[in-house]
Amino acid sequence: MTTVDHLRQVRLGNLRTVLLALVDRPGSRADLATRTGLTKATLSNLTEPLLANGILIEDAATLAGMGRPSKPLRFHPDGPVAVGAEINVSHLAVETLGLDGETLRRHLVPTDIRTRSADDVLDQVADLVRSVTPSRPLLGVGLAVPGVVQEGMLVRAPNLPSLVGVPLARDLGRRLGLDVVLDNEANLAALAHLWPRHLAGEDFVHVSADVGIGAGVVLGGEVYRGASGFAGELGHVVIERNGVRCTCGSRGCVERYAGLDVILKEAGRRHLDSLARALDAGDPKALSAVAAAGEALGVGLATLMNLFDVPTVVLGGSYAVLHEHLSAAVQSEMDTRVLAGGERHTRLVASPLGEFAVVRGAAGLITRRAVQQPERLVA
Amino acid sequence: MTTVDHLRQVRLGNLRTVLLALVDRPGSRADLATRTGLTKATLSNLTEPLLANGILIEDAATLAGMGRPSKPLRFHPDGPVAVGAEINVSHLAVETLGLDGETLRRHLVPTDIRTRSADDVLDQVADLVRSVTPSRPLLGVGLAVPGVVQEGMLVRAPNLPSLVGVPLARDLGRRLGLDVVLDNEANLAALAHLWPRHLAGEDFVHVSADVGIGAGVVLGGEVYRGASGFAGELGHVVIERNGVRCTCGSRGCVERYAGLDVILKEAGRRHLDSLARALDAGDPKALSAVAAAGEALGVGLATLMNLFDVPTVVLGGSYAVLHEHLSAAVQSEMDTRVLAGGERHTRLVASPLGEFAVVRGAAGLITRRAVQQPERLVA
DNA sequence: GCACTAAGTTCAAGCATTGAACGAATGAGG
DNA sequence: CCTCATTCGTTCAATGCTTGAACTTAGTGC
Repeated sequence: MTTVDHLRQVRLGNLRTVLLALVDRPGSRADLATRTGLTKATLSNLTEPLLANGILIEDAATLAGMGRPSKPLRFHPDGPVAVGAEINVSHLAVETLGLDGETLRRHLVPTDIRTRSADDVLDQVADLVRSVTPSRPLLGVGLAVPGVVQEGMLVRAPNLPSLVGVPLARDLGRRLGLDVVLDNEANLAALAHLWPRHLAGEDFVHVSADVGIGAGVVLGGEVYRGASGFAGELGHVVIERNGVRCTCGSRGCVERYAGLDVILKEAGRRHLDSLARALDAGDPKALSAVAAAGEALGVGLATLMNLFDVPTVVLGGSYAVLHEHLSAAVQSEMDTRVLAGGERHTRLVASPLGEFAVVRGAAGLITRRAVQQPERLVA
Repeated sequence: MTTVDHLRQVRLGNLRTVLLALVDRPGSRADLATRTGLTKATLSNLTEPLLANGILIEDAATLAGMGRPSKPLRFHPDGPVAVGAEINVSHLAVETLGLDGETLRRHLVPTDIRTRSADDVLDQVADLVRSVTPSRPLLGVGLAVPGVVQEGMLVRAPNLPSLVGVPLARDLGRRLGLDVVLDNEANLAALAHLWPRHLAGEDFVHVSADVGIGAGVVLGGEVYRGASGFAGELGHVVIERNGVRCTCGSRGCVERYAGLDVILKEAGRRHLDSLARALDAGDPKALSAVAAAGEALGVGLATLMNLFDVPTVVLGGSYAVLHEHLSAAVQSEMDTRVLAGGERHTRLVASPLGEFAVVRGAAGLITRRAVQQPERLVA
């Protein structure tokens, strides 16, 4: 690596800093200079190719106050976008996201994936992606799946066996002629809380439940994936070593006490909506089922906190819907069991992103990469 | 940050690379150039101030083979060293470590710390540090304590209440006129397996038991500490949510089933040595006590592996001594409960470092910092 | 119109690595 | 003893991005 290469790295790093500042909000060169700590000269230099390439656009001068008016820069309204797609057990979803973090279009289609072939599903996903793609350059597609991902393939997915072993990223990429990145839905739901707007502000764990329970752990501003993509498997944290047998072969996994299927069964309900209504109506069976799940989840989360020591837990997915009736039990278990809890309370918050958190994270995977590796944008 | 500053950073980065190569083994400028990927010219340039400052020394030319003989460079035998110190419940220990990773002197003094004042203990630690310091520049002192550390202070230490809240790093630093860095013994034991020689080769968890159970988690070549230093509290991972009450306020913590005190009590022994002898003699009570602890530890470790997804577990401290009679139960629980286990087995190894692992890590904290931030060595 | 203010642009200076050329130190072969 | 081959280590011009100061541009206020 020559010195010249190092200097190019410096330039790319500064480019990233500037783009991150612009994701935060638009601003003139002078404004960006003060926000990034770079000089006005550097900002003129760095933004020039971004304007030439149609990534940024210069707004009309703003006539506010004394001195020469500033011309704010922002992401070009016809600039590149990313699409996120989600394949889940009972639905498909897609969303288009601009570099500025604005959602353009989104779409959710209920369908039972388990009865369909991989090819069939991918055809429909490709159609859905096309249907939400505006006539703007497409950076790539992020694809979310419920299971463990390794090298663009689903290697473990108890609820979607027909997709395991199929090179989903490659196959969808061929259909669309685009770069497709595959990742786990728990990781992507966590990413959606981190990018483009950091909703938690620091390290956090995002927990959600569908059929299984998945945790996306964010450490140092990055989703932590572990050595082989199995990190954050909160569903199989043991809370009773001689407890209920689990499909994974273990016993007493959190999932067997706090999984959505278990909650629904205990509450005598078929769907989340119906459960939510029963809770609001004060149905005792529903309330106790949710409270019991909260206790089990709290024990598992306490263990997680004692190992990861992150300050915040974000309840997402179904847990976000139930959080009003779930949080008390979770918080209570955590308060008694988390060591760090004594000094400064562990923050427990509900996700503000609705059912589109996962697709949003999937699209964010792509826009984030574009901003963090800006060489693709300038070249 | 000016471009000149950036280039200085590049230089420091390269200096670090060169020093890391030299920690691995000595080598001539040409050899180091090929090993680091830098050019001979750069190596001459980088090593010149290190030789001038007495950090490195040039050996006599080696007359091997054709061509101009090379003059190997290595760490100066009178160059700077670091001292590691450990304050534990029943002993004090110190060790001197050179930048090359060679242990120079070590010393262990059994003593019951609980009956003594912090000042008294620190006086003795200072004396011990002086007793193992050779007449060479001293980079600093790493100090290991059994408990949670924040900002140079022990904030939680159930077994050493008299030291909690005392600014140990500052007070020992004043006594010695040196920079003192305080850290948790579990973290430092893990560090000893990572620096100066990486004994595991990749990410790993180091687990050891004294009164409590501590895990040092190494992710990406760094000890993971968490937001407030509480990370890796394996001892308080829950394995039976309605189990035995723990001093921490929770129930069913691993520590209550696999702590050394529990093992000794169940085996009817007073000391680790006596237990080890009983195990070798085939004492059934001792064997079953250790196997039971192994089961509980295995459940806790399985949970840890499902959250962190690291490929290797290193059993250290007392567990290393017991590992022959402990590993089978641990491995068995992990095999049934770790998700990633199916594909590639989780490696379970015993630490090759004996009772000096913690002090070695404490000293390594200092030598490692010196190598990774070489500006202190050149200035 | 003129002074004032702030935005944006121009330009020489500064530095660590590189690669090629060079000097140094030895072994092999005659 | 001399020369050639070989390898080690050193010298030196070229390179490119940010900086800060000076400068230009484009407004406001009186």
